[in-house]
Parts: sequence; structure tokens; C-alpha cells
Amino acid sequence: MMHDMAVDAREPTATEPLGGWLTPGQLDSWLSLVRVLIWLPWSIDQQLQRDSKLRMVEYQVLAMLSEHENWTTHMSALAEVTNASLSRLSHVVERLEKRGLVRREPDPTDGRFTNAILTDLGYATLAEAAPGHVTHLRSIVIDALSPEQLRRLGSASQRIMSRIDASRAG
Amino acid sequence: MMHDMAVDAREPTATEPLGGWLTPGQLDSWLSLVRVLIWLPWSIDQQLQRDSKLRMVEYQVLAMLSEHENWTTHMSALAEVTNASLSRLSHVVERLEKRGLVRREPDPTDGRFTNAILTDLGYATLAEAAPGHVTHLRSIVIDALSPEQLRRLGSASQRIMSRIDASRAG
DNA sequence: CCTTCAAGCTTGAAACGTCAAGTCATGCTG
DNA sequence: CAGCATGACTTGACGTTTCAAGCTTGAAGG
Repeated sequence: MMHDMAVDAREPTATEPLGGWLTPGQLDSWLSLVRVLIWLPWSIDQQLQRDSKLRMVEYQVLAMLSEHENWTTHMSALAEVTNASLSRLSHVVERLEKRGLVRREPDPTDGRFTNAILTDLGYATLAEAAPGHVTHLRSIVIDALSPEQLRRLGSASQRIMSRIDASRAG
Repeated sequence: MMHDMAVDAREPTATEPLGGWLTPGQLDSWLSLVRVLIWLPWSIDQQLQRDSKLRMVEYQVLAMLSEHENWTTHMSALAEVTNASLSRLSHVVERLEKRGLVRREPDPTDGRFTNAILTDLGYATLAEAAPGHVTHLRSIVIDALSPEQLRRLGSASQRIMSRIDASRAG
């Protein structure tokens, strides 16, 4: 779906997919990719919520914080990586804060920035969630492909991302 | 993020990514894929909403209907393909119905099913949206890759999907 | 200093999605 | 064929995201 529906047919009964814009091979590849775009995040979310009561965004926030000096990052940096709007991130972090996994304070060196800071509890939560997450990842993605296939998937992803980045900048 | 955070460090200052669970290469490929999972749907949504006032789910619903006999499909079939819960789909179709793009009626052959049916207006809307969507798709995905790369991306996606399908069934 | 401005959030209302019941048609069982 | 079970939704309440202001901090110009 989402590409190959007939655009010339006028009768409900006579409607047949045309696929006039993409070759069958292109269409096929695209359809497979769409399925992954839809179902892979879903699958990851399922596992995280079931085993760790975390959403993917929340996990991303905690993980990202854990990788920074002093477990501290500007809100805006978090927003960029997770593709959450600032406003969404603000709400997400507010909820994490209520759960005691993160706290916020103004950046001492520039009061316009707000720092999100991972708490010990947040770190512990992340540390508990991580192994299950990686295991799941392995079983769904990593082990489904040969090393070479995985490498190629990565580089195709990079090429796509550079197009997206370009279209965002332009 | 989401995999390689240190799990042994206890001091906020000493925290360094370990990457102990995935090789650097695997991690790299995975990170690239995650970025696509996050940003590609976003990019598609942007274009559709800007040019056609449609969300991706809505486009999917219209497109899927257009490919069926009599522009008609059971709600549950739509739900499966779009990975919307039945309930979400019900709300989505309700909104499409209010906009006159779709209508609903009980399946005459089995009253438990509800048929969603594309209206002429819905078809026209889809036909208007499709070219822009395909153009965008081409510029972001198809043209970013060689035919061979695209083919490989498709088959990698299939392999991943079969794992996900298996984990859903089991 | 004193505006004016932009950046970086925060907030609240509205739109959207999820979850837990509830409804209704059909199948199955005794 | 009565009664229970099941499947396919629908509904409404609740939680989340988005959208459009609004607030606050610091920078720049006069």
C-alpha cells in the first residue's frame, strides 16, 4: 500500500493496483521496509514495557544521559537525538522526574539551558533494563542477518539518513 | 544510545560506554538503523501532512482500501496491516468518516464484521496525495541507494520481519 | 543600563492513542 | 433451541503528544 493504487480507474469495481511509479522490485523493497518501520519499533517497545516498564523514548533518554559526563545533558540535546519535540521531551522528562529517574536544574553556566540529570535510581533502572533490551535486539535484528548483511543495512541506513538530514536543512 | 551504556560504573564521573554486548560494528549498524526508524516515518509524515493534510495511517487506510475489490475491507484487515489496534483504527476511521473520505457498514454476509468503504471523495484525495508521496519517497529512499542496495535493504527487512512475526506468533 | 531580541524551555488546551469494558452477531454444546 | 462462548468491533475514560502561547535568561545595540 501507500504507493501503487490506481489513479486512473473511476469505477470502484475496476480498481487495480497499477504500480506505475515504482518498478515492482522497488515497490517490493519499499513495502518490506515499511513493515519494518512499523513493526520493529513496536516490537522493541513491547519488550521494554513488558520487562522494564519503560517506553522507547524513556529508555533513550536514560541511555543517552548515562553516556554523558556527570550523567547530564541539555534538554535540547536530548530532544534532537530522540526526535521528540522540546515540548514532548519536557513532558517525558517531567514524568521521569516524578518517578525519580531523572532530575532537572538550570545549567549553572547559562540559565537558559535546562540540564536533565540521571539519578542513581535512573541509572539502576537503566542497568536493569539494558540486558533484556540487547538480548531482544539480538534475536530480532542482529542474529537475523549475516555480519555482511548487517553492515550493508547500516550503510544503507546512513545513506537514507543523509538524504533526510539534507531535506531538513534545506 | 540504548545499548552501550556502562553498566559497571558506579561513579557519575567515570561513566564510559562499554559496548560490551555488541561489537562496535554491530552497534554502529544498529545505531544507523535506529535513526532511520525514528526519522524516516517522521519525514514521510511531514510531507503527507504538509501537502495533503493526511497522516501516514490515514494514507495507509485509504491506499489499502483503494486496492481492494469494491474499495471495501474489513476493519480488522486494515488494523493488521497498519499495526493500529482495532480501537485506534476505529477512531481513525471515525475521523475519516467525518471528513467524508470513508464510510462504514456492517458486512452483509456476516454482521460481526464492519466494512470500511472508500468514498469517491476519499479516492480523489488519495489520488491527489499519491504523486507527491511517491516523489518524496523516491528522493529520500529509492534514489539514495543503488538498485542492488535497495534490493538488499528489502531482503534484510524481510529477514527481520520474519523474526518479528515468529516472536508474535510464539 | 535599558530596550529589544532570540534561544531554550514550560505550560495548558486540544487532538490523538491506549486500555478496559461493553455490545452485538454468530457458533457451538448439550 | 436455550445458553454460553467467541470474535469483531465500539465506546468512554484516561494518558500522551502536539500545537500555540508564554516565561525567563542572556546577548546586542544604543
